[in-house]
Amino acid sequence: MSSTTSNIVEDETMTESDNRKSFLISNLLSAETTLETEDDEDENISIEEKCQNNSKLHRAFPRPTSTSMIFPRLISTNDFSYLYYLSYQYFTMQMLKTSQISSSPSSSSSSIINSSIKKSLPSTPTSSSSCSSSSSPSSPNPTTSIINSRYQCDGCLKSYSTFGGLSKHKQFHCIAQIKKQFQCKFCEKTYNSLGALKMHIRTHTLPCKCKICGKAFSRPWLLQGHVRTHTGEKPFQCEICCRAFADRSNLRAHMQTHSDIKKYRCTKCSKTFSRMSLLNKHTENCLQQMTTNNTDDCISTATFSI
DNA sequence: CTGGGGACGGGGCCC
DNA sequence: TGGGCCCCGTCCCCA
Repeated sequence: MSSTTSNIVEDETMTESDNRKSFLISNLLSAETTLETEDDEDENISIEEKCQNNSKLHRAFPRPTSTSMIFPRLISTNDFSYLYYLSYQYFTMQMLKTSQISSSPSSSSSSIINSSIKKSLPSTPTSSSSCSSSSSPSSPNPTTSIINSRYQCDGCLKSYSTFGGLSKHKQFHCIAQIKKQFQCKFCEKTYNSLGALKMHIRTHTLPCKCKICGKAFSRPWLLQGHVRTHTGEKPFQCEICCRAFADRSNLRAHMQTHSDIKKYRCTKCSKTFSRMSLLNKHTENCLQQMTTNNTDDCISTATFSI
C-alpha cells in the first residue's frame, strides 16, 4: 500500500479540472525521479519507460524542460512542450490502466506514479472506473490536514505536498499571489488584471509628450486635450448658448449651469450644485457650522438628485 | 464664499 | 492587446 495516502492537500476552491492538472504535474515530477534512478534492464523495464519508448508524442514533440513542466502556463510560449506534457501524462495514465499494474497491491517495484495515481485518482470522478476501489474521503481541509506538506504558499500559508500543487494554487487561486503578480513596481497599487496594471504604469512612465511644450501625459487622448490648449481648438459646443469647450467634461459641467435643478444636492437643505466639488465645499461649510453651532444640523451627503 | 471655467487623472467599456 | 472614447472626478484659478 502506498506510504502516503492523505498528503495530497487540495484546495477547496480549485475546480475538478484544476485538481486533475495539479495531480498530473505532481505525477510527472515523480515520474522524472523514477526514470532517473532506474536502470534500463530489459526484463524489469518500468511502465514509464515503456510509455516513453512507445509514445509517438514523445518523438513528435521535443521533450519539455523541467521548468516548462512545472510551470506550463507561466511559459506559455512553449505551447508544444505543454501539449506534449499533457499528452504524455494522459498516455502514461492510459498505459497504466490497461496494464492493470495499479490493481496489484504487491507490486513493490511499481513506480511512484502508480502509487500517486492510486492515492489521487479517487478524487477525480472521471477516472472512477479504474480507481474507485481505493476509497478516498472528502477533500481534506488544507488548514487541518497538513501531513508531510513541504510546499507552503507564502501568500496565504496553505500547504501542499507537491510543488505542482503549490504552483497551480499560486497561479490561479491564491488571491494574495495573484495580487502580487499585478502590483505596480513604482507604487503599492495592485490590480486584478495585467491590462489594468499596464494602464496604471503609464501614469508613472508618461509616454505621451507634447511636442510644443514637452509636457508628458499618460494617455494619447490626454495629450490630445492638452494640445487643444495650444491650438485653441474647442470641438465641444453648448447647444443652448453656443459656448465652446475643449473638454467634454467641462461642457457637461457647463450644461449644469443652464439647469435650475443641479445634479448634486444637499440632502439636508436641498440646495443643489452643478459639481460634486461645490457640494463637497458646501458640506465642509455645513460641518464647520455644526461644530460651532449645534442647532444647525445641515448634514449633506453627495447624492444625485437627478 | 460661491459659481463657473480650464486642465487634467483614472477606471471602465468597446472595437 | 492596445487605442479611442466615455464618464466621473479633482484641483486650481478667477470673477
